[in-house]
Amino acid sequence: MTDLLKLDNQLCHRFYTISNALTRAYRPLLQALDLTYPQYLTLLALWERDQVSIHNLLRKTRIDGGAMSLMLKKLSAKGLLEIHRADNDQRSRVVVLTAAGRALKNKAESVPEAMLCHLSALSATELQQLRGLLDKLATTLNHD
Amino acid sequence: MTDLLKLDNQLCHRFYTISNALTRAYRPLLQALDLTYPQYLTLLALWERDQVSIHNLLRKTRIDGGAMSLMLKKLSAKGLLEIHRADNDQRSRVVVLTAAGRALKNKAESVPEAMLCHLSALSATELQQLRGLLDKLATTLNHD
DNA sequence: AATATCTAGTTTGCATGCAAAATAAATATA
DNA sequence: TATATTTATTTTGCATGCAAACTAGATATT
Repeated sequence: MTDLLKLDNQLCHRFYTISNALTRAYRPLLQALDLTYPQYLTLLALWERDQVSIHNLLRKTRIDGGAMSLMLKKLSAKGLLEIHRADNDQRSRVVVLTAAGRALKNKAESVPEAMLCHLSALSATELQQLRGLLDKLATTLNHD
Repeated sequence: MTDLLKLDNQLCHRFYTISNALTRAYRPLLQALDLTYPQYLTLLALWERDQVSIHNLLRKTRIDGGAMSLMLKKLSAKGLLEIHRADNDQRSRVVVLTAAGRALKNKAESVPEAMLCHLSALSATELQQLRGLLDKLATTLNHD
């Protein structure tokens, strides 16, 4: 039988390695926007749909709640967004982009393209295929 | 054209999500061994080949150097390994498992199996396919 | 041989990820 | 209605990941 404890046989180690490498690859690109990767994820979500509750932002981005809490304060301090109480539910808070936050989207347009070069090892078909497999895996995994 | 800034279109976000979910899934399993995931990775490498330099351990596991430095001290303090100077190169240090460190391998045998259930969304063929795509991606990405 | 350069590890500061505890507000239940 | 439970968010403590600065030993260059 194959040795399940062999590091090179571990699928999870590949995810660990690749995920870290991707975040590392983002860094220089996002530095131009003065954003970290999780901050970028949060803005992606907000550019797509503004005025979202923190709860929904967490569901969408899958960022850690504690980290998100601090991060939103920083983004707010930088003037990219504001945090308001929800009208209907006093526990819930709604995140709203400022004009500066919305404007940053333009500078971000180039980021996904620039990242594509790091994925050039795979053809368009393979990327498609990979995406399908990842999504399938995620459904089971993200159920927690 | 597809919106490249849409979160759901981001391959990198999938890696971020899945990688975190996998590490989270490991936690309860590794708790029985009193190990974190990076510590587990390090031991996997050592169970496979003992008496490795820290440098090679870093290359093999792709763990952060700073984190590894602290981690090895902890594992050493727990009596799982020892850190010696290399004979030929006084800068280099060699990591050697203790009897306790080697013995822990037995308890770890069940971990990979237990993790498989989290991957049950994919068939054996699909897992094979996924592994191929990840390896292909890693070659470009890990060149740094 | 003396100086410059490279290499292996460590340390430091900052930003998470994660779990658990703590708050506060909304719901459900008795 | 009073109490228990659930839900949204924050706070806290610990372990990394990452980059940059630092130390010490090994190599290369002049």
